[in-house]
Amino acid sequence: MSIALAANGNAPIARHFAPAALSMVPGQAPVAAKPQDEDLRALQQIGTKVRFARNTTIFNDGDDAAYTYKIISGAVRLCKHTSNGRRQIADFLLAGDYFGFLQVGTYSFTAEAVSDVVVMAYPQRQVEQLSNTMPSMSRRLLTLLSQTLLGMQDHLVMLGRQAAKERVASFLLLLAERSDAEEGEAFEVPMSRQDIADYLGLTIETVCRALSDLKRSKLIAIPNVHQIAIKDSEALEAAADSDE
Amino acid sequence: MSIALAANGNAPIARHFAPAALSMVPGQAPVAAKPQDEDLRALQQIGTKVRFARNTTIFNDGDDAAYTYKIISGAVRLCKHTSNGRRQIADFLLAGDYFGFLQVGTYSFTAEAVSDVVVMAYPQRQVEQLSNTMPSMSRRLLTLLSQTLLGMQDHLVMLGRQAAKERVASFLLLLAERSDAEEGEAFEVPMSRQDIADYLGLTIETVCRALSDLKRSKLIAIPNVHQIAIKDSEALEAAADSDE
DNA sequence: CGCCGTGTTGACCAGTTTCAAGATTGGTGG
DNA sequence: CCACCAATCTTGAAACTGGTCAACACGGCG
Repeated sequence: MSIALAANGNAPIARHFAPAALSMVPGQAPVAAKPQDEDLRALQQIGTKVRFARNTTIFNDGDDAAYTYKIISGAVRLCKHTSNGRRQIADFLLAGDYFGFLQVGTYSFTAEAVSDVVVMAYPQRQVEQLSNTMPSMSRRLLTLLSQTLLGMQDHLVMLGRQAAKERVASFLLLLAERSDAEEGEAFEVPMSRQDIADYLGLTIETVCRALSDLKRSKLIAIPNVHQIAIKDSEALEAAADSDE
Repeated sequence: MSIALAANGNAPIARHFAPAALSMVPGQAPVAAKPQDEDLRALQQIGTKVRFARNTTIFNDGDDAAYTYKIISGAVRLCKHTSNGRRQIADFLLAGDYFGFLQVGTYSFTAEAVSDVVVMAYPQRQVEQLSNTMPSMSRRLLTLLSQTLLGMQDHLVMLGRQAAKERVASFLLLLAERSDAEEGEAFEVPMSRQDIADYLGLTIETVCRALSDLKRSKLIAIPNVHQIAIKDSEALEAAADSDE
């Protein structure tokens, strides 16, 4: 099990919110069960399907890390709650994403259902077992973790060095890429404005205003609160990273 | 090699800037070469000592990830540089810290010497080799990576949800803990004000003002630019996380 | 139909940045 | 050893971004 480098054996994985899809990359040839997928099928065996209602807690920061999860449908947020009641969302996970893996002892963040959610829960003990016996599995976990790191670094830059409008624009681009929606095609925005604000380190009002601005300048369309379409990705990318 | 959970075999490691010390925890019994240290001695074998002058680049974002590094002396910063010339420092590393490990293919950030630095460079290939044959090594790497994740989450909260003065106070507490300086005892601050600003997502002036404020209210003393002493850690902790 | 949670907009205010001017520090050469 | 220079740090004042407070709109749902 390659711990370090090694030219990322598998197909390049698009950068999502942190934990990249461990599952097969969507849009890939649908030939079932390639050799390197045996680990995924093994995982499949040990999982249990569980559902969580919107806004319920899946696990808490500090809980004993008993399971690794994979999202079947719905969306999840990973939050840090501070002593004085502030909240920072570290990541949003969508269908196909894994979370709670590789936690040493206890979870270091709270996981909550953004919408009604169906997940597979894999007992940590058995995931560990698998990774011990299957090089492909441990390699996958490492790659996954690396992707998480990459995503968090980008998130840091967003929070540390981008203006409000830039953050919102970047966020929309991430979501759009993630939903592989075409330019002009609306994609789902399952999280509330408050969730977005807490992900971007802003207030809900600032998020609203930024969205209104982008709409007013015809870069996006907002058919309804939980759906957005990018009308001019060129210009939106510029807005996400304005040179001045 | 336990990939996931497993009650963190070793002594609890204080939370530093991200990559926690992989080396022996300072303050632990100095009995040489315990069984679980064989991996460290193995690492020792394959390393080369290298020095970098202040403000020189150790490796660049996007470079082929050829080495894992351990700092012998000095300090290092890990930076993301954005297209429009902004800079965000993701982490500071001090003596004993490792960096550049577990990078998949290429480095995802730039590493620069904050001060004159001496590092051990371990060829990635051989680290991988070691982790393949030594369970204790791969466990160590995983723990290290987990600590990095924890540190980044705290960093996210700082950037997303703390006011300028709180960030500076938190930063000083991190540094102080890291240097295990007693209350009132001055510790080294090897990085420039600009570096601190880029770590905290602030401007250099704001960092200066926050420091001046803290000094004026007698929470800290600043014997000189690269040394600070905490005079009232109680109050400083309050300032780092004010309830209002 | 009216209520409640959520989203949007406006007016005002506070915290941070920006711009600009000194103050310190460290290094170099006389 | 001292004077000078450059780099870094500190402080002040003004401008601006984003936050706060408050009112209103919208969209389910009982």
